[in-house]
Amino acid sequence: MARFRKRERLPGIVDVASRAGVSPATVSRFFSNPEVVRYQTRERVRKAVDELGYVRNRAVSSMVSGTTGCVGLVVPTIDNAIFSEMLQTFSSALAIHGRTMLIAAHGYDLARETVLVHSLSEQRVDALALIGLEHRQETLMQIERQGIPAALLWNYRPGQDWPCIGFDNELAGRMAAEHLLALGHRDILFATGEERSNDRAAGRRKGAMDAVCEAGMSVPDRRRIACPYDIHMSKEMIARDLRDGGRPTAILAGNDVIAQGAVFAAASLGIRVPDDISVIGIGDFRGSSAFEPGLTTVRIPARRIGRLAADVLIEMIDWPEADFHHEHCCPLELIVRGTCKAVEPAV
Amino acid sequence: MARFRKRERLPGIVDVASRAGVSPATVSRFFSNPEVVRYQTRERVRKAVDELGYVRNRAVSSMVSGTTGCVGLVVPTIDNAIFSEMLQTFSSALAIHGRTMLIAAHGYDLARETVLVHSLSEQRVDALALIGLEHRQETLMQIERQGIPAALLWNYRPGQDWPCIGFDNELAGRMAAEHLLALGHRDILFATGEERSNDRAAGRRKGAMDAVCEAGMSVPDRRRIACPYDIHMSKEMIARDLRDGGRPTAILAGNDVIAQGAVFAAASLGIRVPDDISVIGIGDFRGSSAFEPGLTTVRIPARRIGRLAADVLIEMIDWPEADFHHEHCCPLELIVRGTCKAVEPAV
DNA sequence: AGGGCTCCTGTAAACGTTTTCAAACTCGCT
DNA sequence: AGCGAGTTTGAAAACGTTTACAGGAGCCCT
Repeated sequence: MARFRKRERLPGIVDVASRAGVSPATVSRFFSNPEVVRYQTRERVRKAVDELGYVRNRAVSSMVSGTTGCVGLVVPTIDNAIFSEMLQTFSSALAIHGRTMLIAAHGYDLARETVLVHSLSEQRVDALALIGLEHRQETLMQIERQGIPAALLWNYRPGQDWPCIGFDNELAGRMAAEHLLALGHRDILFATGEERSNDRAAGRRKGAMDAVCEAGMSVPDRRRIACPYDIHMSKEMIARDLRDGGRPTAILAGNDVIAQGAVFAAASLGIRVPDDISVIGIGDFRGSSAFEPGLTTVRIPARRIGRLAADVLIEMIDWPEADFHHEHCCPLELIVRGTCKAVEPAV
Repeated sequence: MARFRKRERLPGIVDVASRAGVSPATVSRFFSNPEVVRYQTRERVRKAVDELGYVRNRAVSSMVSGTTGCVGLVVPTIDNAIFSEMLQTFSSALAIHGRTMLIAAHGYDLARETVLVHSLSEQRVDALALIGLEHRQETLMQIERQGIPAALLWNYRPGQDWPCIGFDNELAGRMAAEHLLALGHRDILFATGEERSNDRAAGRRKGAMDAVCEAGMSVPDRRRIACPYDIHMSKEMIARDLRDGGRPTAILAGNDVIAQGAVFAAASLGIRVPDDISVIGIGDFRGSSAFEPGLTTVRIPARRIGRLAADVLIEMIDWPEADFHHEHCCPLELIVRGTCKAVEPAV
């Protein structure tokens, strides 16, 4: 089926202009600044546009106006529940302002991130969002040199050089740990995320372990495992550990995916959650509440971050002069459901 | 912190040219066609590019070369496991060919899809992929009129007008149903997806019910519910049905998200899977195998579709003359795990 | 020495918009 | 009729690339 005839020249603004009997300038104004065009003229242009099926060429207009209407977002992965809620909100929020989202994933590889940022620069995105605070020097320099408004998402530390919209990952880890401690758990397995190219995972682990240490305990090495953010692999790793490494009373998971793996790992071994072992996650992803038993977790305000990020970037695009100091630390919330239980007092 | 100085003029190809002591044309060739430039000259240009931090402006080059290096993908949702594997593979496959993915989600609203396609047209994407076979006339005309190479993904029917890369959704439903029938189930609850703006969900339900009818049974209305693709809501709806609607021996879920909801619904009511009730899904999403018990499901070759789609589109971009007839029907596979069990012969 | 290659490079004309500036028009008022 | 203010429009100059074409350099061959 011959769908795509050799692309003939598409109608341009000049074609529309001559058909409507106006100048190209007027057609341009019709799109970018309609109020300034007289009603009658506007109607004539609208008609010509419809008849010709003219579609404005943003790629070109970017050349002279300097803006493409595209905002770039670089994430470690899309193939995962982790960022999907944020992605969706970010994208919708941009759409409201008439912008489109250009997305790229680097697979937790900051070297690859540099390449992606370069490629987004080539596309002349109007703004850029990255996940996490730590990036290669080169990446950040590239962005700065191009003068692209940018923000760092999903993590927060005060006093950053760059605008950042996120939450305190250390605190998230700490909150999870403190909940377990409050329930009387003393032997906790830390199944946190791999920390290479991932400052969020590192922060959460640190926060969690700090809390435990401050409570006067220490964490033996055998109670620390680094899991990939994959439910199947986490399950395997945790199941192996539970089988061979003695039985902790609780598992603190670096995120909900790992936590779900942990619950399944326990189930596969006939260990009951929460009766025999408690599990806490971080994230409160879509679906975590539906779990049976419901997953106790620390909620990350993903949608809020997505919307805020979009707003901040749009603001930075529209008022490039302004010198906002954007730093948003979104609040976390402990969501108590059914996977944690107070440890039985020794009889 | 003053991060973004009022965007000064970025170095252009002319700046690079004069610094390297060559003509702009040569710099352009350095990027698009390096082999044609003499080694020495190439080095001079490379040096100038490095020193100036020049970044090629694809938005502009698209004007004259007619290609932006962006491929658009329009999906119903990103906020969900459904498409994420496909997205990821699609995006990586494009990246290999030096293209970027422009993504937009319409939230299962085909009217909104039209708007998104228009906006992607404005960006002059080199190609476009849509999910499903059914779209508004307007959407398809828009694409055709612009001469944008496009493909329809995730569903397949022979003899389509448009290139399509997907699988037979009816068959998927049928396979699931036949598995349950083979296990002796006669009272099946059909918890399939909402069918508004979703030809995949409709196909699956049809396939499943056809299979049951062909086996000489009928499906009473009370054994059909339409679930949103949300684990929490599916769980609620199915739990309500299980509580009030009598107990079927099996649940056929329209996709794995619903299936997971079904398993949790059962668990919340103390109904054992698979002993008291069988559950089968469609999809085999990431994580379905880790479920406890492992989810029996019909595997959708998501990664294959993603990669294939990228390849097909790139081919269509690169050989616009060629008149391929792209139609890929990817094979499905029944994955038997632990959520289905033969019905006990009546004692 | 001259002709005919090949290989490399430069000139200049696109590409399709936006935007500045000034001109033309409208309208109300004197 | 003439003036001034305000509203609409058009002409033309950008914007930063790519590419068709042509020219020059180097080489081999007669």
